[in-house]
Amino acid sequence: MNLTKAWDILKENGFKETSKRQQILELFSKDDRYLTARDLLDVMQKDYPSMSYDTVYRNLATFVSLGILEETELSGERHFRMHCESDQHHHHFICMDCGKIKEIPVCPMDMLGAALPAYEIDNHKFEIYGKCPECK
Amino acid sequence: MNLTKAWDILKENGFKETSKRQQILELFSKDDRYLTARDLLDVMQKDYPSMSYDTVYRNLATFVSLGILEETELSGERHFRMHCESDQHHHHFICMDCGKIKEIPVCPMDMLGAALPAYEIDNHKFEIYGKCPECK
DNA sequence: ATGTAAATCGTAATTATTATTATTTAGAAA
DNA sequence: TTTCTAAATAATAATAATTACGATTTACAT
Repeated sequence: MNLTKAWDILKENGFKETSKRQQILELFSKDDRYLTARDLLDVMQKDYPSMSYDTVYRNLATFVSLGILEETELSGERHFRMHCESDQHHHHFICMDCGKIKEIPVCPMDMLGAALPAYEIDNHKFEIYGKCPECK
Repeated sequence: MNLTKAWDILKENGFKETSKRQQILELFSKDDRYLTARDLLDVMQKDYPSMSYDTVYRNLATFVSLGILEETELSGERHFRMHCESDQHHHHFICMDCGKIKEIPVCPMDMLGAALPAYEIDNHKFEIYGKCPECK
């Protein structure tokens, strides 16, 4: 997901092009790892002191709902990162040190297709946690 | 996990047998689904009005660290339930209506054994969410 | 029975998140 | 370009989950 693509999505959905959104998206573009709302706010407020909680949380929610960002829960906190490019369904290895991810093309649901016939399956989560080669 | 087993573990680790622990464990034994700390506190305070936040959260943390309870994050909230009996590693289908679970004996890590040689794998999570036959 | 560390209670503090209101701004329309 | 209006934002307050603290009580070893 690059900036142009993100703005296309925002425009398609009638959202305005604001400097704060630009700043947030630029940060996520440059720094492709999982960040908490607090991480984001701390970094942003260095360069742009007037950035409020409301703006951060509201835009994070907007971006997630539009598929620009993806969200997961790590160590009890919500984390966000740019949604990856690849179209195919996949999962993630997540480095618990630096937050970087590696795509895992395998999906375990493929192997349990009809294993739960009486159940309604709405969603699933498969994540692998550890240390990436750089942090190991 | 039954009450006797839970108490064995607590005793082995030098924890005292208190009435509050008994009350909490009995509730989880009877009601084998995922509950939030708040759910627990609300139910407990009906029968035992003097049950403080501190006691609930402290014991939940203790029980999780000893493997008596297991914990997961559902809809943005921490949930707890009795750790299941079965010794073999497994995963869960979780009903998002009633919180009941179904064991999934398959583990996706089996199929990615050596797929990430340069990475240190510390943990993983695989959960399936939806509605159980009763709630569907 | 007694002593002591652990556990609990009642409450306060902390932290993440959401909500509110006044003000500002992007983008459309005149 | 100027003006208008809904959307976005800032500043702050409110809410909710969780953790922390000091005083008191309790389990259990001696």
